[in-house]
Amino acid sequence: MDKDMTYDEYTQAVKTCILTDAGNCPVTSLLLMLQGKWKFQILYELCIKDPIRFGELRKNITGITNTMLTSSLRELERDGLVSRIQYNEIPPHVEYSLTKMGNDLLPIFYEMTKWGLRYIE
Amino acid sequence: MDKDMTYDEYTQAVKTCILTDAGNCPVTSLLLMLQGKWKFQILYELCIKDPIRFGELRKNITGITNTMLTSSLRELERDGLVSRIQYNEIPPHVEYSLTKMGNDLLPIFYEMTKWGLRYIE
DNA sequence: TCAAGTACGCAGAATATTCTTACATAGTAT
DNA sequence: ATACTATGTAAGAATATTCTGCGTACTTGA
Repeated sequence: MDKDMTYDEYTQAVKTCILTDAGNCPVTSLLLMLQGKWKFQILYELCIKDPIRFGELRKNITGITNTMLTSSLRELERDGLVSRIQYNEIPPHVEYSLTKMGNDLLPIFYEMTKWGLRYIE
Repeated sequence: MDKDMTYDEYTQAVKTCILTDAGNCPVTSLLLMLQGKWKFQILYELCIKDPIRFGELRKNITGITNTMLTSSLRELERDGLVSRIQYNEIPPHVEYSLTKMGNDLLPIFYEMTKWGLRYIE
């Protein structure tokens, strides 16, 4: 069904769903959550390996600093996309994973990937 | 077909398509294009009315200034999402519309809307 | 005893983004 | 002459984001 939607139908669906009032627009809210230099890369790493540890994320995402990784993860956690489990073993460590909400972003990323492969480069 | 994809299949599709190399990742490139306080609102107005004039955009998007509207439109144009046609009549005016590339973002916005309606508020 | 690993936190500097305010242009109406 | 319209530009201030470098607390292994 989704597959067969025309652009007019998409336009109609988006128009009727989205509230122009910026504060309550679901798309704007989501874009805000994904804003920031490292957010998507973190979510991507979580798609590849879930759960994943702090140190592994830092190793895989070249260029990110402790500070930015910590604060990005905090924001993703606050927004409900990522969950954090702390293990008070020896040595202590922390595992991050996608919540249901975070996992449900996959269809969006999939559409973005299709678009990107078509138009980028 | 898309409709029946499982999350595992989505994950697989995203994993195999996206290049980890940040510079070439299509999703990262797209997210960069949509970054900025006003980008999505401008695209939204263009979904509702296409073509649309500069002054009308400014009127509909509460709070935006000339400077930000101009620079956002310039960036959207540079990125190939929006096109600009100047009419040298009296008084002169300018019309903006979505390019094919910009229009093809609709399925993404549609998925974002579905996600947003499910999880925001 | 000492370095190394884990998972951070913090303060200040640097950089990027956005906002404010004023001005430009060109014809038309008053 | 002056104001008005539409579509911008420019310069500097304010704000937000990111980076740099250092510190913490704990434990293991050499």
